[in-house]
Amino acid sequence: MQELYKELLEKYGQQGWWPLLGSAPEGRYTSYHPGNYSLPDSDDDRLQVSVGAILTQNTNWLNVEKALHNLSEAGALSARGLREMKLEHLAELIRPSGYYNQKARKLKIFIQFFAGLEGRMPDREELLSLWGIGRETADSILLYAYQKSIMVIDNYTRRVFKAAGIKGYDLAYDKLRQYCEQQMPDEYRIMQEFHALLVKAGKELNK
DNA sequence: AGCCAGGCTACCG
DNA sequence: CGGTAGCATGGC
Repeated sequence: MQELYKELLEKYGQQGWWPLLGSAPEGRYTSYHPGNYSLPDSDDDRLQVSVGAILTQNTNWLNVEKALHNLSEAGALSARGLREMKLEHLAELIRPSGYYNQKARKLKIFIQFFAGLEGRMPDREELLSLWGIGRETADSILLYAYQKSIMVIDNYTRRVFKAAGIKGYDLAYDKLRQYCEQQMPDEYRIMQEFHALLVKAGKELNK
């Protein structure tokens, strides 16, 4: 598995996940920051990553960018702004990301939880207890918003593992996650890069 | 012009 | 436990 990581890194280079709003290169709302593992470095940016993780559930990132942009313009990408936004208005803003009624509800539930954290890192079980936060979303939040070394398993992960001949690609989520964490160094920078590379590679693989 | 996207919940057997 | 319908938009 470390071999696969090295190959992907050589082939594609550092990915600079998780994308954040701001100083967008041509035509995009979010930008990447390859080689900079110190982000996010503010509470609002941790919130932004978490919101993005919820919005991207089974959804193309380009659609998520539009929704994030709308939220930002409406001042709803801060804990306070998001909390004060009416549910119906929120749903309208995130419409481009699809499943907007469900996701608006998920964001409302999440923001209440987030405010209660007062800056500390949530634990996995807390996240999983929230309606709308499943395993992949919880792990994405922990890995990319809080720099916790944990493997995120998604469809691309399984797809690339399968193509690379890595046994266990079809294990249950937590089994595969633990297997990966056991194979890889316990280092959030590598976990972030590996997952981002798997997505990159997975996109070039036909289903 | 379909097919698909950085899933989750509810419910079934 | 594993399997599946429903949720919804926009890009390609």
